[in-house]
Amino acid sequence: MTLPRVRFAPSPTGMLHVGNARTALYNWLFARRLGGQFILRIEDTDLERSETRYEGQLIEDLRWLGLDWDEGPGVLGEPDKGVVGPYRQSERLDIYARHTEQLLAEGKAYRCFCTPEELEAERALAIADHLPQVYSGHCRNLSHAAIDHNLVAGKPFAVRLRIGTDSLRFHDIVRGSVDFPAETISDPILVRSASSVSAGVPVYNYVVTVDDALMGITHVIRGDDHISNTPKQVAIYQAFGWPVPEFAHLSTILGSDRERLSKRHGATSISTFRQMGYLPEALANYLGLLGWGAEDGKSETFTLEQLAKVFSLERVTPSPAIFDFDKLNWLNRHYLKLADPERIAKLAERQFTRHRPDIFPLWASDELHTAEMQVFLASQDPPIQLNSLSKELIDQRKAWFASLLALFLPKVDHLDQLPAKSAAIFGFDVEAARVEPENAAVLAVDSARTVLSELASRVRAHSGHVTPEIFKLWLNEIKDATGIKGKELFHPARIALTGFHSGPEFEKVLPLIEDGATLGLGIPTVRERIERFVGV
RNA sequence: GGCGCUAUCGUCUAGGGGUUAGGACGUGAGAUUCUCAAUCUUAAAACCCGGGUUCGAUUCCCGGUAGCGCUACCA
Repeated sequence: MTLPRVRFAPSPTGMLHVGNARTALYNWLFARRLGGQFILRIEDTDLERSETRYEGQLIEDLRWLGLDWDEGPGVLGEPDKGVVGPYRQSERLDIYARHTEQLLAEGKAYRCFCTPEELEAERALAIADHLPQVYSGHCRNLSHAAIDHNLVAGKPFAVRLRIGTDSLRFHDIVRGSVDFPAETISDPILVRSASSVSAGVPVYNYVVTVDDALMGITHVIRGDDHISNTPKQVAIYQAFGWPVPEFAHLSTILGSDRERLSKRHGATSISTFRQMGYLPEALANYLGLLGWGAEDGKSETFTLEQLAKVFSLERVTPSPAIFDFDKLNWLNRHYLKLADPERIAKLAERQFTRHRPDIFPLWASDELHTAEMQVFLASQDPPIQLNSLSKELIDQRKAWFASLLALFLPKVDHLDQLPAKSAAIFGFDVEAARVEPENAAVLAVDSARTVLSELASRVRAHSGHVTPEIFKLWLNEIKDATGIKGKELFHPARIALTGFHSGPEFEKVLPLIEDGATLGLGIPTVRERIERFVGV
């Protein structure tokens, strides 16, 4: 048996969407599982909508997800890999033209001189009669004389495939046998007429078939919006006498309202998830699970490598799936825990730099030297300089940042939530803290007032630095002196210290604040916080 | 209008002619902690409807309904 060859064939008309990313992933997994080849082909025949900049983005997104391909366009400047190229449809126009000539010469295709108006009228009639919309076959058997006459007269024509009268059936790995009655399909257009904007450009259903056949694709794995196109494509394979591949149509990904997943449901493009601080392994795992289940019915966490060992198209679900952000978040938290802390630190630093450019960067890590980041830093007002710090200070800041992450990472679904979640350290805002309803409720209690005034008098009486040890000592003294303990003691104290009534333990937060304050990050000290809050 | 695809907890799914219909996310409760997060324990939660086949259907068949897709000289 020959090894399978599959392809992912996106059109570069926008960002890579999670639905397409899943299609790419399943193609890749199928090929890797069976030791076959995975090919990337760019479908840019829609010249009006295609943009080359999207091709680069596409390639970047696929690589970020962890996918690679054996044939197709390479990274910038690299030539295409593979020998059945070119891998951009816009570079294959002569190939299609040659095949059209062949079909015409063999009488398997013919010129159709019908005008759009005539066809529209036919269609209207069919709908009125509750009949399938099919082409009447008006130009199917024109005499040579009539054809020549039209040609000489310069009448524009499209090229249509002459198909048989049998019903068309194909096998789908996900859905079984799918068939279409003969009377519902008619001679499809292969090449657009000169009267259309894209004169002489072959249509999608035609080029995709020619490409798949010439590239030796054995399994066509794609979205289920192509099911209805498949019979036309099968007819084209048959006209050329090419072997018909296996098909596998993947169901649509829907939003929570069961509508097709779109921007209004939240993030949908791979690059957006990346920016939000999702890990590629989490997204790949989630997409792998969306429409596919492991054989044991239980396993859920897979690396790409693990998935590539167990994936099979037979276990792909045919029904549409709703994209569940909660489950993605769970997987992301899972991988955040497993990931190398240094890697997470770099990613987290980028998020802080984006959201808190007043404080970050803490150090000039390699991550911040990307072109994208440079543009961002330079665009800030005032522009941010990547300062050259002493190695000692950099190491101290790195260690401090690591302990910050240890404290706040368990609280986030994705990395871009980190700046907001760690506001206890970076965002000490007395007014906001007082006004926040739950805080206000805590502070309104008499015992809370007592705690704050006790704290205030101790700060006044103490002239030096308020170390974590001293602060904890104070809390104990206040407890002993007033009998206030538990949350009545801790909550007001925490508000005064961090602006939040709940959060990590004092044992962890206090050193973080004090150490951070000494690293030149503009973080107020324990003393400054209390003074500001109680108005000393 | 025509044609096609789909239908198990709220969601992703396992299963399959007789099962306590399994797992996960989410949700509720409890443990832990001053609190939040994390963690652990635990609970509630599903076979779209109607016929048929069968001793027996959630499972097989037919129909309905609903959702989605295609219905272009878009991709």
